[in-house]
Amino acid sequence: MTTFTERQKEIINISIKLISEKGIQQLTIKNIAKRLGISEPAIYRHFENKMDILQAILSNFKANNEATIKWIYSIDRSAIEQIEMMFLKHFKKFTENPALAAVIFSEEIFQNDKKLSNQIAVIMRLNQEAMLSLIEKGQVNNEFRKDIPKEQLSLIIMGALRLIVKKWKLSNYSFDLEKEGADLWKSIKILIKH
Amino acid sequence: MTTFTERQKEIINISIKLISEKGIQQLTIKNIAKRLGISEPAIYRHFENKMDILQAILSNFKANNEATIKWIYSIDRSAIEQIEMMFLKHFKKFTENPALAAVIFSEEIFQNDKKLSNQIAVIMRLNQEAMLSLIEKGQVNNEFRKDIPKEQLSLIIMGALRLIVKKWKLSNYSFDLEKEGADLWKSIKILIKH
DNA sequence: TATTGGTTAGTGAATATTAACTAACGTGAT
DNA sequence: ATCACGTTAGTTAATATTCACTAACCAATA
Repeated sequence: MTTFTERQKEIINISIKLISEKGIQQLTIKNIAKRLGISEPAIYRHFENKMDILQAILSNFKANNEATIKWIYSIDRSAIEQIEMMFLKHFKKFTENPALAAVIFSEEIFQNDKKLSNQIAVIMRLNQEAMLSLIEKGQVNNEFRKDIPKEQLSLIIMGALRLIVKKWKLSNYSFDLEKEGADLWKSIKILIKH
Repeated sequence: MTTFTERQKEIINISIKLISEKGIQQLTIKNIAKRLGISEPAIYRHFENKMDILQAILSNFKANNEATIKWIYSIDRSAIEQIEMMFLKHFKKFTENPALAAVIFSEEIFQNDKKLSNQIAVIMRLNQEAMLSLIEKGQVNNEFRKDIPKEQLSLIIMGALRLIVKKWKLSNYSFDLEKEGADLWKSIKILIKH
């Protein structure tokens, strides 16, 4: 697990913000430097090249993700409560850092480069597997209905999560994601419960 | 409603393909020209500038979308059958033109410019409204369960549709979208039926 | 005194776009 | 039938701008 200096973290966060605000096309060394109030070459004191910054964004995502998954597994609760915690934690994280919401579900941003898109694929697979195992647990425990395959339940749950976050972003964060997200989760719970 | 010349349609389709394959960053006049086997300046015989090409992609989407919505409304069937038709039509369209799938749900691509992102917002709203009115009809008719607000049902249905398409794309179109999509719809139907 | 993190001033390559020109074609008047 | 004239769709060459990145230098600090 890579650790980053304070400056590197600043660069990563500003990069995420830039992508979130204006898209990947506006993520330039110039714009990062301008936001930080330093010169362009100064950026290269902290990252070897631009690709390294994108890599850092992704490895940050990944570490964060893995930590969340581990934390959820570590808690001895019913599957339904575990998924709920995952949901709410996501909404909380996005509310604290809205820019994250715009980037984390936009896999296309990293399509440009093989290395990056492979990392995206890994992150997605980890999430998918975690969700599938939680759903399976729920089905075995008789918490969840069993007439629908876990793959499809996962698609439905994750799809709704993603879409509400995207709408929140497209609405310029104009509603309370934590509240609306919690309501959405209540409805999903009704649908998937046994 | 704008109509396009053959050459313009070629440019639009190639642009969609380029975005789909390599992301918006590789959508350059040079790349479009290369694919078409003509010179870069020749592109400007058909579109005033690059932005106009992106506009054309969106107005194409929009026209297509509106046509689909009208077609669905025109058919005198139950709400559930209408949504089903919408679902299946989407999957069919994407199977015929996979590149479309990569662009149509990637609103971030058009984030760069105010005009484009406004158009995206309009398209999303139209779709949303159509879906909501179909769901409302279904709830009034007692086809759908009424214990979940239509806004959330819409989120769940559209979210699942979007996510399966995205997965299909990220998997390099490696499964049969029409088949998997139809299966997914069957499951959703079970969940939302009264 | 060596390292860290910044600066200014540059590089070459890529970008969208424009300028100037041309070949091929269609049409209406002679 | 032929010529004059305009249009369409292309070309090559050049433009200004932006891009990621580098070299050389400087000041504070450990």
